[in-house]
Amino acid sequence: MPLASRSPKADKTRNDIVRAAEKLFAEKGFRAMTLRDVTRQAHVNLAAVNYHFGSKRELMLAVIRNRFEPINVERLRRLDALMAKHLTAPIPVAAIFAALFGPLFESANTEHGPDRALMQLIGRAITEPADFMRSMHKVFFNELSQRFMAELRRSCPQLSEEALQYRFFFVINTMLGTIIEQARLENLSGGTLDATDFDKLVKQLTDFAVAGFIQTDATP
Amino acid sequence: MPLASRSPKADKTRNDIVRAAEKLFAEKGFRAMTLRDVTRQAHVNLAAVNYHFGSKRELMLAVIRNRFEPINVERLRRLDALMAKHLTAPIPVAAIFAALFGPLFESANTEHGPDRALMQLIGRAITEPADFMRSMHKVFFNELSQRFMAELRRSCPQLSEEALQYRFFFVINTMLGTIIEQARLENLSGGTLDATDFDKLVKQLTDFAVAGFIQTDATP
DNA sequence: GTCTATAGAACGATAGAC
DNA sequence: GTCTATCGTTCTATAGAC
Repeated sequence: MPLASRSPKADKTRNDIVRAAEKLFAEKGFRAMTLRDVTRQAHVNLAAVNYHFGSKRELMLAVIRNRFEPINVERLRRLDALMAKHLTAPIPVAAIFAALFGPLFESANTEHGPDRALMQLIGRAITEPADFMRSMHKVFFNELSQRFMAELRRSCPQLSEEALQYRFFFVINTMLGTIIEQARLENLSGGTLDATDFDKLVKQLTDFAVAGFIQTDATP
Repeated sequence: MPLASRSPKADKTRNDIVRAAEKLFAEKGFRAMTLRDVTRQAHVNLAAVNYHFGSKRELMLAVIRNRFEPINVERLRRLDALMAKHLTAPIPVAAIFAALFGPLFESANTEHGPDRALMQLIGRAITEPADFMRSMHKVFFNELSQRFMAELRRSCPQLSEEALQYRFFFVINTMLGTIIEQARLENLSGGTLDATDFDKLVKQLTDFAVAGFIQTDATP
């Protein structure tokens, strides 16, 4: 593993490998993504993976970090912007959820159309059995959730701590489940709904999450 | 693959294999679950898998069918009971969701404590890349969702077809996400919430889903 | 930095004795 | 039905030429 590989050629090879690995991991999962697949798709030699990353595992960490980190940075940036805008006043719940959902779904909605690989990637990263991946996700997720829950606590003082925790848990699960199962939206609707319309999806998702989060009593 | 293996000895071997395969698949996923692992855990010979199931793939189908089928049968049984009870009157949305969530979470709540392997199994079955598993899940899921959506349509005539489909999609995703991520509930709450309290979890989940499903407008 | 070649291990599946 | 033994394949990782 090179400590300082900064030649343009090496960076291109590195990036090609990461991109190919992301695509194949999203499609197949960690075990089924073989280094032979990756190097064939990246048009590099099999040995290049171990030269640049040391192992399949280190390559996988690079893939995850490459995608998760920018999304979470942007989420916290938007939350900070909301706090700066509202000062000590409580932030609307819908705005907090928009900061949480937006960067994720926008990352999956490129100018070249929806990036299904990314949505699958994030979904798969959650369920992947390997311990090193689960612990990495925990690091990413814990910091983020504590920051968002603190703001939700301020915005919804009427909620008990228990209700707050359960409902934030459900909101996260709805978001994650929607990413994982997103491809099934068209299936479910018999083809009438457009799974690539991210703006509408996020709008509907936010409405759903807000209603579930702030509800005060059960209804018929 | 024996066409009629009904000896007690063979049944025990078969069941031991299915049980071991379920546990290992839940922990590791399809690719990482090796037949050597399975037969070692089941205390049977490696060749027994191919004798009883023909292939690793057929074994996996048996594992999934063994768990999914009873849960879905019970879901539809409860939905039928609700229809018989309410006749032509609309069924309360909360009751419909209880029929959808109940059998799943009850299956995971045995008398010997929570069956984390089952919850992981179902979560993993959803994200597993293998095509034969995705198509199997589709068969199970489509029939079920059409039945439940038909009743929700009757109970919520005020909802547009589009809203109905989006929201049912989110409800399913919340349920699935909650199963997959269930182990993280304690983590999220810093240990104050008890992830093994299924009654409370299902109650909270149902309230959340109902509120999100029937909401009429966005709120601050 | 990138290649060829290959070591070394693990896999699914099967043949054939009992 | 269950065993041992093994075939043929595929994998990660590495050694060494260029």
